[in-house]
This record gives sequence, C-alpha cells and structure tokens, in this order.
Amino acid sequence: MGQRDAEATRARILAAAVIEFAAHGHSGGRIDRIAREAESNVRMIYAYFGNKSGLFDAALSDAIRRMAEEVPPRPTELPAWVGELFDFHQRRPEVLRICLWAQLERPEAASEPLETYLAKVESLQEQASPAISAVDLLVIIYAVAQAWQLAPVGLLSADGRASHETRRAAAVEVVTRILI
Amino acid sequence: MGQRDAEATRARILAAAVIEFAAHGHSGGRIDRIAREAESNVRMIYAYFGNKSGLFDAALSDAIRRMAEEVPPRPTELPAWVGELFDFHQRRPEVLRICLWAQLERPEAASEPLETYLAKVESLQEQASPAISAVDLLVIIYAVAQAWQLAPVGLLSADGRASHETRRAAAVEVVTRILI
DNA sequence: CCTAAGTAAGTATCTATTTACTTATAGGCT
DNA sequence: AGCCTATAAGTAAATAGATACTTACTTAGG
Repeated sequence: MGQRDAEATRARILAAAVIEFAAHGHSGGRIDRIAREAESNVRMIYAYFGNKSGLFDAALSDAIRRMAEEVPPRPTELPAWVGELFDFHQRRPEVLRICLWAQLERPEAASEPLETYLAKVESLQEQASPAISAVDLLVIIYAVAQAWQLAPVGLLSADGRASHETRRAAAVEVVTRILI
Repeated sequence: MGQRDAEATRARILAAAVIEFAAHGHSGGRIDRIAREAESNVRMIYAYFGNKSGLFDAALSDAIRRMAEEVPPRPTELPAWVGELFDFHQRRPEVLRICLWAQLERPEAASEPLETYLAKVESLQEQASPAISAVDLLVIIYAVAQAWQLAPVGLLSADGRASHETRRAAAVEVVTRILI
C-alpha cells in the first residue's frame, strides 16, 4: 500500500472482519485471513482493535448499525416494515449471521447496542395489546422476518413453487393478521 | 471405569458431546473436554464417531430426534403445538442452540434429518392458504416458538412484567390469529 | 527528524488426530 | 467346569499443524 492512511486501513480491516466473522464466527474466524483479505497486516489489527474479541465486537456493532440505518422502524406501518426487514436479510445475510454468532458465542456483546432496540420498543408501545406486549411484538416481528434464513435449506427447497415474493408476502400477511 | 460396556460408553460420549457442542459449537467445542466430561477417553471418541464432525453430526441428530419425539406435530391444533414447542425450548435450550450452530457451521448437516420436517409439512397441507403455503406456515411456527431464545437478553429484560406465561400466551395468540 | 503507520518473522500454546500399548471378557476346547 | 485366546474396550503419550498474539525492525510524511 503506497500511501499511509490510518482511517482507510481501519475501515478495510473492519469490512474484512465482518465478512470473515459472518462466515465463521468468533471462534472459527481467522485473524490471518482478515489481515490478508484487508490487504493489511496482523499487527495492525492488534493496534486498532486490541484483540480478536475487540475486533469481533466492532464488526458486530458495525453490522447492527447498518441494519438500523437501512431499515428504520416504522411503528405505524409494521407490515410494511417486516417486508423491508425480510428484504434486508435476503440482501445482506451476513448481518443476521453475525448477530446469531454473537448471540451464541458472546451473548453479553450481543446486548451491547441496546439503545437501538429500546427506542423501537417505545415507538411500538401503542400497538401493544393485553395479549401481546410491545417487547413481545418486536421479538415476534424480528423472528418472522428472519424465519426463512433459519430454516434448513432442505425444507425450503421442498416448496417447489416458493419464491422471494411469496415468502415476503407471507411474512407481511402474518404481521397484518397479528395486528387485527 | 471398572466394567466395560461399549453401548454405555458411547452413550456417555454422545450426551457429553450434545452439552459441549450446544455450548461452544463445532469449531469451539473441545474433544478433550468431551472425553473428560464423559469419563472416557479421546481415543474412544475416534473409535466410535470417526472424527470431530462425525461426533457433531451424531449429537445434532440425537438432539433433533429428541425434539421430534417429545413435541410431535399436532396439525389440527397448531396453536397448542406452538405452545408446547415454546415450552420445550425453555426446558431444553441446548436443542435449539445445537441446531443454530449446525445451521451456521455445517448447513449441509443441518438438513440431514429432513424426513422429520417433510412429514410435518404434509400433515399441514390442509391448513395452507393462498397467502401462506404449508412450508411457510411451518417455518413461521418454528420461528415464533424460538423467537425469545433468539432475542438479545438486554431487550427481554426491558419488559419488566414479562414472564414465561405471558410470552407463551403471546406465541399461542399469534398462531391463533394467523390461522383465522 | 520524530512520530505514527506499516512489515516480517517469531513464540508459546493449543488441539485434532494417531500410535503403541494394556486389560477385560466372551466363547471355543479339553 | 475350568483354561486359553482372539478380540473388543480402554489408556497414555506423542505428533503435527494451527493460531492468537508479540517483538524487533523499517519507512513515510508533517
């Protein structure tokens, strides 16, 4: 790398880390691979992020921030929102993957960017009913948007006529019916 | 171990493997820990299961079989079924955990016990509607039953008045509304 | 010319898998 | 019944390759 640019190097490392950790998780992710892929150096990773866990947490926060920015909550149009979440997970499966890894491998880190979630809860408050609280509603909406990414591929391929659109429509329909 | 009993040793290893892999996954799970915890020996693991992946797959199949036996599908009473699935995941979180690890680390293995799922799909066929196919319905029901296990703990603890019962009721209510 | 950015080559530890060995036990033989 | 032995069950220790993290050094640029 001819020029020296700390910010750019840091950004390349972070981007490579998101990809690597989304693919292999914290324990399976390899520092050397990240360094190579970022066209940087192992030493730089430790300079910028301290250690492997620090890098993982930074990658996780980055991914969650992206999701919160790209798909902001729409408390008055929840069916439309679940559709956008569904699309997002198809478009960027690495974000859900890194969140799942975090939930399994570092649950304490997974709760870190909590304000993001709590803000959403507040805005959902008025949609809550005696049967389903605001938090539960948020939990369910996320689960429905992610459902197809969590299903074993073999099961999904059993549905010959299924497509992105039919699944998206099913997710939207579910949330519509929940709110009635 | 005074007595020699191949079956018993194999069973102890498998039980220890389920616990270890549910906690740390395929890549994070340690063969030595499994051998120690099973009060057996590294060599025996290789004798019975070939290699680490063979042991992981055996542990996964064992966990899925247990779930299929303990919570058989009830195609005509889906809301009741989702309630039982919800209870099961609270009671045995390790089953969902090992399935998630498999989905992330060895997706090809995760689809292996496919007949189990496909049988359920057939029985759900009559509940399907133009908006939601049988496969999609199954995918959604699983997702709702698991939803609270996938949510970050910080989000869940934000709901002060929530309990096992209120969440279970919310899951059942959701499926009830979906089917109308 | 001093500081921050970058590089290359270790090191110490860990970990899956193997090798070489010991011991219990079932079942045939006398 | 009691002995003998082939085989399966079990153990301990080595090996070979990774891998997170460090140390000691070089170079660009304000």
